[in-house]
Amino acid sequence: MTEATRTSAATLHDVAREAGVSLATASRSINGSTRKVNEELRQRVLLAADKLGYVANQSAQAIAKGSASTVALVVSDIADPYFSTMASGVIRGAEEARLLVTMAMTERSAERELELVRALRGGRPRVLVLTGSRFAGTELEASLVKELTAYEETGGTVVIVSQRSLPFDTVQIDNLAGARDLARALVDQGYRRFAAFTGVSSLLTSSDRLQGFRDGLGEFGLALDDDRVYRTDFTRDGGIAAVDAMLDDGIDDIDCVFAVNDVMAIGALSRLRDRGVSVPDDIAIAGFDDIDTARDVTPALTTVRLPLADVGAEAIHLALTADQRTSVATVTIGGDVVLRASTPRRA
Amino acid sequence: MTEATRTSAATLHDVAREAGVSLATASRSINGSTRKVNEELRQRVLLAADKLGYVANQSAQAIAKGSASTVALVVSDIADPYFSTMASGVIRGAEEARLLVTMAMTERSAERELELVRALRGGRPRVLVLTGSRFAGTELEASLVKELTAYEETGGTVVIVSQRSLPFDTVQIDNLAGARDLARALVDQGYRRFAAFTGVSSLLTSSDRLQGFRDGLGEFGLALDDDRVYRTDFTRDGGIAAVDAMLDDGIDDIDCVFAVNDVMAIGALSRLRDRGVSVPDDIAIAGFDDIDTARDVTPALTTVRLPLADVGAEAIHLALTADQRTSVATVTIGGDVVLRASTPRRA
DNA sequence: GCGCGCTGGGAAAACGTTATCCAAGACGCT
DNA sequence: AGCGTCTTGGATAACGTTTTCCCAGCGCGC
Repeated sequence: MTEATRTSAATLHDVAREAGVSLATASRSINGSTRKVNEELRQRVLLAADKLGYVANQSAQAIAKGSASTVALVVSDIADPYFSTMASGVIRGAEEARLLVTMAMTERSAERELELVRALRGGRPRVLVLTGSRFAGTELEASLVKELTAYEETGGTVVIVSQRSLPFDTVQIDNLAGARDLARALVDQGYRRFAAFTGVSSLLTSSDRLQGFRDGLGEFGLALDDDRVYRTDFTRDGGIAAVDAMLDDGIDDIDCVFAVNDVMAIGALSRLRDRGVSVPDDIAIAGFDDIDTARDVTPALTTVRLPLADVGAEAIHLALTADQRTSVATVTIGGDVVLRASTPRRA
Repeated sequence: MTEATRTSAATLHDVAREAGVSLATASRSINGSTRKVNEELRQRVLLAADKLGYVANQSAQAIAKGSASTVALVVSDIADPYFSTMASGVIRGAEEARLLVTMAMTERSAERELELVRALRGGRPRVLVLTGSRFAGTELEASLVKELTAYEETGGTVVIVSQRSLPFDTVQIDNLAGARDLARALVDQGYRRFAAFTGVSSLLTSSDRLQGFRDGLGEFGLALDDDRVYRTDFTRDGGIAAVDAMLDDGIDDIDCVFAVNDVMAIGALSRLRDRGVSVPDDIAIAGFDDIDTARDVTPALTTVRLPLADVGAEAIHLALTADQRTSVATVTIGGDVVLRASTPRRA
């Protein structure tokens, strides 16, 4: 841009020369090290750096040190509040450890996820956080695990959010318990006949929540009819599609819908209104996650509150304490049922 | 994790040795170059790379090439849908150019913004995208501009989103026209007496929208009383605080509120409901941005639709075509008024 | 049959750091 | 005085790539 002189950035060399010291001393002064350096020299170096507008080249540092001061983060879709809230926690956590975050989006494709892990590996990040993984049980699982294992063998730490039984550090969201508690609460509110909106089965988040919900109903001798489980996308549009499918089947025998996440629930809410079905008079609805929007829609959405930002921060914390352990760790984070107007007590 | 053998990652050297060729040939085969390489050798190299699970070290490439294949993105808060939607566009745009995105959050602090730009500069990114900047008119402006200029002199490209009159490429959101159009539309709907919720004045996005709104009202001989401009945070909580302040003043002389962005409007909506004020019966409300949630709240929010993901993608596109120009460029993206139930036609 | 341009492989020099040595001086002890 | 032992600055060798040379082989025109 502009036809300005394209000089190259000041290097540590320049700083050292300017300050009249050696490269080593300059490096030690600026980045600190175990070695002490004479205070006067140090000041000279700092001054020179400031004067030249020197900023250390992170790539060079990374290559000299063997790994970058970086966290790689994989999300399905950063525009989805579930991931953006989690990402904000990851970024905050990384920042505390003076790590920068590089982010990639899978757009909800397992193939893409594999590609991205490979690509991100190239950055030699200290930590690799995987969220929204959807390879479980697919034929890609082996390749992904191989890739991740190879990465860890080179000194990095993998943290997976909400995907159990993989030999990596895991921040487990207690989807089973959360959904079970929600089912209990809904039954307690007087609901008996349920439908569910869910995503593809390779998404453990989705299938776990469904399972937990079934477990909860089971405690009361209730069941979720397979015909009443609508399997669509894990998105707002998925919720819309599910409503359409459900209305085709009729809702006379349904008094409450469980959508496995809030964005689906909110899409459903909107679609139900458009199609003239009143929530909660004609049918109640509950979601999962407690994204910000959940309390802003009308009726406000009953859901399971998840501290998503904390989940992100915890992922980083877990990774950064990995070297103090000898085996993988799992942190489980639970959610709390939040009853709101979308599921009032039933007469 | 696990006490596995911590080997170091396969290097190009290893690949070359495995394939029985020189380093140069291996590099040329894998990364392509202007030079041709014998097809058989090339296959050997590719095979070896695959066998060893080789992934090029990006830091090494960056340092050899002089700059990283990276886009640095600064946002105020990734959990805010305004930024997360824009970020998704940036990531998508970057991806098309095979660039990875590293992201940092200012948490809405101008000081932090300056620090982050410095830090990000260290990564020698090809492009530096600044969104949500709030240094305009502050004493930090000069330092920031200096930093950015220095960055561009080393070959990078700065793109600023929605901050005019700075000597860098800019994706301008036409906040003035959008707000003016909104004002016209609201007057056309029958509203006459307005209040506004806005952010701090160093946020141009905020002050421009207010100004545009004023301009629009002016065309009808209407004005926005200074006492009725509530200056709070650019967030959901800001909207809540503004409602409280406004209600203290009374709303008998107000028939419509303009919140300079949707998240404030939605916070306000929620607070108004809590305080027993009916929207739109007692007071109408309009926002700006058209974030996803705007259509999901009740009443659905009148707003100005901005193609935020496109804005992000355009920022990258602009940066990547910078070398074909000799001077800075500005792309202006406009918004369309979307009338919804929060501002019905007034009797 | 001989120079000459072209092709494509390999050696080696960057790139900007950090870390490992080495040397020289200061200091304490006998 | 002689001799270890610290301390601290400076050379220099990594780190993993790309890229610039150099050079050998080969086809080709005269």
